[in-house]
Amino acid sequence: MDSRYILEKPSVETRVSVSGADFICLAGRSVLHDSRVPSVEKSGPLPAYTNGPVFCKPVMDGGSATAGKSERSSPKGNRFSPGGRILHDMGKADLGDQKDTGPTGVLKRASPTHCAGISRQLSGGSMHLDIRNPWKQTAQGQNVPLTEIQPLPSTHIPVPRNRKPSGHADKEVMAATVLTSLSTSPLVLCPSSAPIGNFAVSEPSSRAWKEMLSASYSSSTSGNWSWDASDQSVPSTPSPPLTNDTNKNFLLSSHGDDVNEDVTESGHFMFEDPIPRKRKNSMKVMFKCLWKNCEKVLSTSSGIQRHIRTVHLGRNSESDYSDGEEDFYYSEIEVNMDSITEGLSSLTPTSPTTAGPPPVFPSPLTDVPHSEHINMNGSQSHAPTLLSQSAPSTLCHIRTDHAYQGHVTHVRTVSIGEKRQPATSTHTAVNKNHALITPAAKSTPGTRKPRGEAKKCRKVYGMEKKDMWCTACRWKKACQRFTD
DNA sequence: AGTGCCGGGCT
DNA sequence: AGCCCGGCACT
Repeated sequence: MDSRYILEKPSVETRVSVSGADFICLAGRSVLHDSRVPSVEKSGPLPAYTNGPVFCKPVMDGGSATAGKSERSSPKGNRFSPGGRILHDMGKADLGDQKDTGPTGVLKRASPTHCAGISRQLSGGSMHLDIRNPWKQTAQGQNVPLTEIQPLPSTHIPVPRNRKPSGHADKEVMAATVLTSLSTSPLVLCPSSAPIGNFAVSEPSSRAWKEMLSASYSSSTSGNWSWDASDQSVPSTPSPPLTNDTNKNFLLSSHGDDVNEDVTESGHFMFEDPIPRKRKNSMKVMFKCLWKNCEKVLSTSSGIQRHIRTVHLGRNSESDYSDGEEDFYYSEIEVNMDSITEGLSSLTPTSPTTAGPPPVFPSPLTDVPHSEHINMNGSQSHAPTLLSQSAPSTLCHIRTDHAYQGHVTHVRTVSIGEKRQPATSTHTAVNKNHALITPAAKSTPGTRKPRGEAKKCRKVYGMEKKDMWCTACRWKKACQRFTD
């Protein structure tokens, strides 16, 4: 098949052969701006970035590129059924002998939902959030704005009854995650320049995949750090990092086992690849719930699936059973950790070298006034982007309010107008750093940091409600609740 | 004048 | 470490 760049061919359909099943990836025309985006089939490493949405649709082995069309015009008119049905059917047909086919999740990863998130964008320093789900279309093939799509009741979504539940699904998810990660880290993939289409059946590669998958899977069973725009909560986060290392710290310190998963993943890649590298732009794949009015974003697919399963589908949260239906309700998004970090770094003026993540991420993910640091491509205007919506007036962060009290951490959810603070432990460290830095600043009089514009506790609560002030304000220290 | 918070002292 | 406050910078 043609391995030209998408730019050269508006409707590039890239067939990826995995375990005997073919996947056709369609590159959206609207995003055909980056000639750096090679088709997946191109021999050699996967593209580090696929600029713009890449729509993937699974087709049966031997199926034609037009399969998608016929699928979409499914007489059932279920806008989800085409891709999903085919996908699942394929899963049954082709995944019968999973031990030989390698990571079955790879196949699943190629599901439309996932592929939608493969899109990446290289806009400098900007966070890319592409929550487009190409499969959310009407039976007539018309695109429908996500916001207009009412998630169908689970009972309306045809799901193969004999799907293998729980663990298996998670494996698939993990495999999908790995695939996504690989697509992000080109060098990690096929160091031997094995054609993508063959790597699934290549013995060494297959084994490596299995190992990675098993390890990744075993390390990610629960605890997904997340922030949920819908409930206005944001994970508590450590101080913002300035370096990638700090980014990692950010993740580690703020996301517990989720972090482990992330670390595990990257760790595998690190081991697999002798050449140290960092993800360009420090892009991190997140999973966004597409359920209407739900902006839940999780770091792992299993997490988002669990979220959807328990919150939206009303299934038993205790059960890991998954019929894959959740796949339809979330998509991947790319989060530029660097951007987040940048935004976060400004969170704590006195901690220029502290660590933190996203959100990013995170945690250090967001600082309300600094949301502009994170540009979400694709939804420039509204769209509750991860961070852009964290306006002071609507912000609700989990934070520690008494950093000055050291270990006496007291986490609480703060409402309206309160900014998220870094985790207490980290923050304490920050203060220490600040203490160390202060003397130097002292030597240069006149460098006193400008007063922040944010209202502080005094202004917000007034003297009469001094008991509501943050500890720092009460002690006439730099306000920790309304940071600049 | 009001506010933010550094620096330092006290417990 | 927690707490408090004088005093300065800034608005």
